[in-house]
Amino acid sequence: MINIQLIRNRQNEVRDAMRRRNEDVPLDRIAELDATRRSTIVEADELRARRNAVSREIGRTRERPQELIDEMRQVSARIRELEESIREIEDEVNTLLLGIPNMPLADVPDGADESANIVVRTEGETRKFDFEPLPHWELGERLGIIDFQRGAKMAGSRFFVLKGKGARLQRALIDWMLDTHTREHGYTELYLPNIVTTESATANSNLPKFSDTMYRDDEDDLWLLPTAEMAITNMHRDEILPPESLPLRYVAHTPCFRREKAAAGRDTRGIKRVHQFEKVEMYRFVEPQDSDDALASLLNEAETICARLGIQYRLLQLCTGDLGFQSAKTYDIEMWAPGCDEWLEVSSCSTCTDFQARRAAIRYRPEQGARPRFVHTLNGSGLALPRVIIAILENYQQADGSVVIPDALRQYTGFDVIEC
RNA sequence: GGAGAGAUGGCCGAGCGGACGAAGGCGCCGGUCUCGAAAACCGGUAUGGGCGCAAGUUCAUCGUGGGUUCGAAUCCCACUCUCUCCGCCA
Repeated sequence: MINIQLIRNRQNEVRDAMRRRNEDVPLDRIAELDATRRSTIVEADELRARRNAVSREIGRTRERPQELIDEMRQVSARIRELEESIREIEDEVNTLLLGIPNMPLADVPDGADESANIVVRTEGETRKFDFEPLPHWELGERLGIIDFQRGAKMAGSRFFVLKGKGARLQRALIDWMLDTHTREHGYTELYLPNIVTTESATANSNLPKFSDTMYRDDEDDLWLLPTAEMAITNMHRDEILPPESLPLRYVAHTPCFRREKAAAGRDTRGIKRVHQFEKVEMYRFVEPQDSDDALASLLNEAETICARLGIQYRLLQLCTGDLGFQSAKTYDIEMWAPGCDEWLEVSSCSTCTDFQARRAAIRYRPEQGARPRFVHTLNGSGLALPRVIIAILENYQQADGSVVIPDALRQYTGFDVIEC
């Protein structure tokens, strides 16, 4: 959530930031409501102060002056009215505020959509083949490790089954990534609820705006995670973290569920865009002055995984128009997939500044006795599984259709090659 | 799913409807004492909103939301969560 004081005091900056994002937001309406809210509060507070004083006085003396009691009855009724209208105003302000995305940081390039994203650099060599490399859906079916038909039979389109060494490869990747982040990068592993409350989803910013992208349980009003981020943000919701407790680093493997309605008809083949996939997610809670460095090192940790797999990847900085709702700055990592002949997004690393912290009321105390401040939150995939599997299959395929397992993974898979 | 108990400040814990957020204890911070430390003693120690340049002032908050009342942590209703026992169960 954006700080309403920015709208109150630096509205032009906000307006400018929203223009860069291509967002049309009702700043005037919010400012107007905010002013009304404040003057109503003044009136209500004055009446309450009077009521408190009179009631105290009535309590002190033993008399029960009827005129005063009658007057206070009126005052209380008026206070109730004012409270009601304050509540209505705050509801509306809140609704509007919840629909405003985060402000992009100054160094985020302007641009209307993904075509304006910037390729920061490309790492590793493009693998050369002396045969025509196959797309993973063909490799997967031939090798008997990906079963699209039966996935669809069970759950409909965009679901799949991994079988045998395919399933094992996925499990190996998850273990290896978690081990790397916990042992080498200082993260604490979490096992999380995969379904969370409306409140949690709102704190992360998935609600109210993106309800149609998620699966939900109507009966209990719960939402399936589209990403572990949605749960982890709530680890410290409504908390004031004591001095010295930051930074906090968490990593978790969870399934991710996405309805992908907006992408209907796109990427229908293979496992690039599916309704359920596994992901290892890194997350940090940091002090505001540390968030830039934290983003850089988060990115570095995600890159480490790519590099050790020996697969060519590139780093993209997202332009303002392509930023996620809660993000102030985002880098994507894409792996090259020679079979389907495209770059695949395997990670997205973002700083959300104090945007989620404000929604979730996550604060920290800089030092003993100091006033609480909002933390900064950052998240990054490390990495998203099915696309890494695609990249491995397509990059490590051989002329005979078999697939070699990257060195880094072999002690986790227990085999060196997947063959027919 | 059934029966019962409970939810108060960082923690423990008290609170006949009127003693400003709330006794007391612990913890924490500052001070006195000491060569230093401990003990002892003294003082301080919530969060958010409004107004104010500020000092400050005012309002709200005792699980959440309503209600009764001049006045509610205290009474009433609903909900949520926790704990205990029973049942079921990976």
